[in-house]
Amino acid sequence: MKPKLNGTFNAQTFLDSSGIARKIVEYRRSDVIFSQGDACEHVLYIQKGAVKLSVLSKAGREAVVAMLGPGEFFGEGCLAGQPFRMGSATATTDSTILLVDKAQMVRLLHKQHALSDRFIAHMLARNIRIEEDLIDQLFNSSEKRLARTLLLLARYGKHDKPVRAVPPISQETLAEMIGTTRSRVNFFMKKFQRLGFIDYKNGLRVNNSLLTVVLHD
Amino acid sequence: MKPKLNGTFNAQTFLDSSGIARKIVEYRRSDVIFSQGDACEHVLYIQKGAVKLSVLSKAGREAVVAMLGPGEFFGEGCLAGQPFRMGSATATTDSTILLVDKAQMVRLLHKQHALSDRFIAHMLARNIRIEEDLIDQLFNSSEKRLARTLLLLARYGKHDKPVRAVPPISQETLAEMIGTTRSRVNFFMKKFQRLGFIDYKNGLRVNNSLLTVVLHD
DNA sequence: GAGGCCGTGTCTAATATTGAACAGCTTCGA
DNA sequence: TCGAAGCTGTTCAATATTAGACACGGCCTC
Repeated sequence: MKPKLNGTFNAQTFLDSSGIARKIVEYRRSDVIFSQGDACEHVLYIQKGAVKLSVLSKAGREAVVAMLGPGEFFGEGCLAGQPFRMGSATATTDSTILLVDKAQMVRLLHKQHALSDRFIAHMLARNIRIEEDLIDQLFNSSEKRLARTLLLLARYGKHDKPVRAVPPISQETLAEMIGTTRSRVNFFMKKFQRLGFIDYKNGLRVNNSLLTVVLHD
Repeated sequence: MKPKLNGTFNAQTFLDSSGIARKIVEYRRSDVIFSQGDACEHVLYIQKGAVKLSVLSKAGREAVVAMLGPGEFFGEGCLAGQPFRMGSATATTDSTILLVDKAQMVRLLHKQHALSDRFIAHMLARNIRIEEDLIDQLFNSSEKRLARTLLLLARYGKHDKPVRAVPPISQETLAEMIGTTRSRVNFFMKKFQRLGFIDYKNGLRVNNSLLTVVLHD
């Protein structure tokens, strides 16, 4: 059997086969899963739903670090020895979350090849994504960052329809994702609207032509 | 024996014990190790020296994504299926770099617990660092980002001397690390100098008091 | 149907940041 | 020893961005 670092994987697999202590918790939309400053005791896994990871600055501003979906881990920081949560996790839709005890997780990662392969794949993917976000911040104006974020939200590249529907998201949240102010987001949303790149009367739709904003030198 | 995800680890260990195909290469200061766009064929490991990871924008601007030291992996993107290098790696001092063939690395990660534990620890650490960089970008002004970067360069927290010497680094490179222009960096460097937070006549020294810039408000 | 809450549209005066120029200094190699 | 290259100091006008304010409309609950 050839080892693989990516490919499909069912969380149930490693859990059922190992008699591991596990907890499955259901959350409703906008429930807080953990808060910045909480003790780090579990690694979490999204079975169903969607989760927003955010951080609060000393000044009280919020920044959104990631939006995650089914099959993704979060809260892995504790494996690296972080005693407290560095940010908060919130369910953005009704979600089913799996909690794995930290020490348990370390043992499993050491013993279960399937799990450690899968976990490494997850870390690699997350790394690449965060690095892209960082590069985006380093290079691009808030206008391009907004365009890129909208395209990603519309799962650019996953379908080939030219126009994609985006799950509801406020301008405030968009501002927190790209690190700017709501007035700036509003300014560009209107501009994109005017140019026909997006349409956000009755739900947000993103047109492929928005790509020109990101790509244009 | 208890599994560990962090702690010391010698790259030689897993290499010698596995008859793996390996290549050890010496680089001189400012040699290019790989370039953006190259084929992704190896995972690299720093035995000795220091490496800068950078990315070139379409507009020709450069951004520095990370500065790495001994014991760190880089170029792991290929494990996640990236066919080409997304950025470039440059030796910033004379360095000894270990090249491990990609397929070989996948096999090893699957079979060698010591290596996969170590690799996961590396990915967790890198993830945390990049996430912190991203949060820094989202929250802070370039003044605070510069202050934080200088403190990190001076290995803040590793020693307890109040004043630390920093390896030589140009204002240009600093600008590329925090995503701003050289004139901005120069402006703040002078300000920090004037306020006694740093001293960069004859090599750069960073005073702990620079922390006040990061922490204030 | 009266509030309250939430999200959007709009505006403005401060600020922060860019981009580009030019001069002086040091280092380094031929 | 000369010149080139690289780094820093300095300036400035043009832009981009912020941080607040206020109005408006929809939606929900009581």
